[in-house]
Amino acid sequence: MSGERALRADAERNRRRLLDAAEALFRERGLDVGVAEIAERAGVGRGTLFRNFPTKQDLIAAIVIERMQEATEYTRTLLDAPDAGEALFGFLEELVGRQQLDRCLFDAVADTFLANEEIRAAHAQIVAGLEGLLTRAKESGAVRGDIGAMDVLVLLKGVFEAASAFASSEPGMVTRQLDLVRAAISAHAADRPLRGRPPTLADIERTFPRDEKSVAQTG
Amino acid sequence: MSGERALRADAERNRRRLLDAAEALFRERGLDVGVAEIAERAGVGRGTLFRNFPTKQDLIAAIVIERMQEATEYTRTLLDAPDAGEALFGFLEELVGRQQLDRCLFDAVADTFLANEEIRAAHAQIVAGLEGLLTRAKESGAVRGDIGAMDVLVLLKGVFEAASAFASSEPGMVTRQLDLVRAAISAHAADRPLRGRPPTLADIERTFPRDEKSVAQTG
Amino acid sequence: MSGERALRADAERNRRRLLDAAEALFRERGLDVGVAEIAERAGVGRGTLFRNFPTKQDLIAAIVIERMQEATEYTRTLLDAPDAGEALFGFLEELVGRQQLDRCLFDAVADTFLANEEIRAAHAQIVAGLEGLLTRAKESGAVRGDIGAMDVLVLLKGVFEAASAFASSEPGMVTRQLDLVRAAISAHAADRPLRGRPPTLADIERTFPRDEKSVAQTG
Amino acid sequence: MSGERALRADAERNRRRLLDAAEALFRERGLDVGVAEIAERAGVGRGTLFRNFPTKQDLIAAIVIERMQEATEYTRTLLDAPDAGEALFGFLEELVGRQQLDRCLFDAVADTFLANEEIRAAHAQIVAGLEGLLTRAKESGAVRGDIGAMDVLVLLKGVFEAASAFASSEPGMVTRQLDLVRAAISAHAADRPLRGRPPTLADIERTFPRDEKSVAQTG
DNA sequence: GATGAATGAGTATTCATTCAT
DNA sequence: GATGAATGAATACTCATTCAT
Repeated sequence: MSGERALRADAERNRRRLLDAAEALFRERGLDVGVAEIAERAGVGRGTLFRNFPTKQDLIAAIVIERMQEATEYTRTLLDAPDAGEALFGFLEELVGRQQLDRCLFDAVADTFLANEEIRAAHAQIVAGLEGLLTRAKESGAVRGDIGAMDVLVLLKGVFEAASAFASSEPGMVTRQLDLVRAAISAHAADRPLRGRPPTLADIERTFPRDEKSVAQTG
Repeated sequence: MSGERALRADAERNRRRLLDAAEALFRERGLDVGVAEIAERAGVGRGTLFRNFPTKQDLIAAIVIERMQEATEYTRTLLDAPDAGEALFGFLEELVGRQQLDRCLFDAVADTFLANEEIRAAHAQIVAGLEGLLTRAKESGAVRGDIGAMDVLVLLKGVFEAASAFASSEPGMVTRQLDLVRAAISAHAADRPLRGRPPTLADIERTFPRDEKSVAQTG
Repeated sequence: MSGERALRADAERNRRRLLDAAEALFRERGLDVGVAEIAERAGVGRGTLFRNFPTKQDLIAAIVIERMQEATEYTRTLLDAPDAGEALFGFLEELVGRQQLDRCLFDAVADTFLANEEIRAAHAQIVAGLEGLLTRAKESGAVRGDIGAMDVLVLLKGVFEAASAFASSEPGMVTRQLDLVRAAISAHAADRPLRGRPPTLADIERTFPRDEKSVAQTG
Repeated sequence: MSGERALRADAERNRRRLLDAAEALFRERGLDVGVAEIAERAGVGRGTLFRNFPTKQDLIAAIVIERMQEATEYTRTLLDAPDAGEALFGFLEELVGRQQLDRCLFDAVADTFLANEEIRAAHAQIVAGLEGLLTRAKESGAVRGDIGAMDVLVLLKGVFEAASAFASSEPGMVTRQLDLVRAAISAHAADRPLRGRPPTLADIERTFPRDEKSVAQTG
């Protein structure tokens, strides 16, 4: 038993190293970095990567899911915050501050979305969490009423995508972009209503239709 | 002589076909489409593609520059518009409407920026053009004063990045995102000033330092 | 046009070289030889192999089909032979003498059969050709009546499989095995009839069911 | 001591399980099944497999040798049979009936022959046993005199190789092939003598020359 | 002794680029 | 000038074997 735990510890350490190495390299140079380099950076053999993540896509998905789950958990800690508006804006800042959701990972979501039921689930949770923050912020009058969680997420995704390239050399730019997001969704911006209706999670999921395999594996 | 001109015309036609084929394919399936397919779609041999664009990157750069120049020209036609605010917002809508600047081309800019002096030049022009529209819009009171052209460009890039995935399945989302951009930069959003100072073109260019080769080729 | 023919000639030469190199290596060391070595032996680049045969299986199939077609053609030249029995036995000797059908290629047939409609067709033709020789040999009284083409083919396959290993070191063994085949199917061996009924082509094809893809491709 | 014996029993059980699992998998899907799956099917760890059989080839060789020894023992039980001809033919039928020697194992022999002195020994024994049956069958007038044990073995190998593919879907084919073998070696087929001389065990062994390692290990 | 995690050489295939025709 | 055949470096993945626990 202790033997099993010891072994597990080693394996877990390698898994962690692989996730960290991959995330760092993806962030630095995009999703095209080779698995060989990831394994090298993690200090493990190529086969170990494969043992932990049978496919490069699985590795990417694992990272994305981790980041999403962290974001979801963070929304939970904010549900009881006294100022609902600040909770929402703080959430967005935090995401940026931690650089938890960077460009290439968002790309990955698009690529992997349809093939991975786990990502759909993690995504649905993060949407639900944001929805909670948003509802309270609307009630408190901090945020315009005609906006949905998907609106914010897409806007956020855009900011990250656009700003991530400058994150290291021009950190101030990210802050300004966040301020712009805040201005966009603030209540006092509502004098000019948004066209259309807030997109729903279903709208997004419809864009990435499930494929047979994925459904078969999961359901 | 007429023979030479005829040849030139032929060559020009091939160049045009290649640019069109490449742009269409890039838009449809991303920058990973192979040169073979591009040449085939253009109806020319692979060698011809290479003769016109010594590198795939050169082909991408050529497309990006064309799109940028069109955008720059469009800014010129709007400088005399009666309503400076509407001119600016109309410019943004137009860019989206024409889908002239889609996600993968923005990606391309990031990848190619440092290696291509022509792109830097085209980029500087588009920034200058937007600056012009922006200045007039600020003077007319439509747009907040603490915002710069780069702020808008990054925001815009974000909208494109985020929305491009949904452009076909959820066209309404793009419209809403544009409305959010408008809300963000409108004058009445200025009661909460943006942190930091507007990033300049120099800030952006510093992010992608010139490399020796590029300088050597151009200068 | 002459240019096209010249190019074709080069390409054809490479295709020939690849087929020859592959066949030689397969014969020497089995189907597990790497494509890299095949390309090297053929004196072409790895990509050229791929251009001609998009898949290793395609290369194998091409060789198998060539050998089969040669065998089929040979049956045609023997249909007018004066002595039907000698025509049949001569056919078998010839196959062996030319070493046209060796162990690994028979293996290949089994592996590739279900995925390749062309092989099925070539196989059907060779069966038909042998059937012709066999019918005449039966009528002439040289061969027992209770035997079918598939019986002979399976027997032959066995001889090749078994003897191929010794083909170079013990060529006499192949000859003896052929004599044993002759003894087995000769008319005077018929005093003890074979159990069961002659297997038909359909029996064999039922063993390797067509798969959807293959059917779809061929129509 | 009893502890040591208990361990031995455990080890023996694992060895047995591995041999059985490997044989079953080899029979089902050929020699390319991975050691991982073999270990799993045997219910032991991968390291245990390796402890028992330092090499995959060693595992294969062990199976082949077992099968060969069983066949050798079977020849011994038949030496006293009243009808020498039926004893010989019964031996062949029995081999087929038990499916003891299937295609992939014969392949293995060829691959492993030169590297394994034990296989050479087991092979020599089976040849000797068959030689015994054959001699008696010749004396009894059931079998032609110009045939040797190697002739029969090669013929048999061929039948197995050829028929094994159809063993499940067309069991009758194997029976017919056996009948053909019987016809080939029966005395009444001897009116047309075989060319050449019966190959000897030495002929076969010369085909697979000992290599240095094997000699060093054994002698 | 047993385990299964780690290893890394090896595989088929892809694709931007070159070059003979 | 145009063509498309040839190239070979690069990639994700496999699997027999080793070794820490």
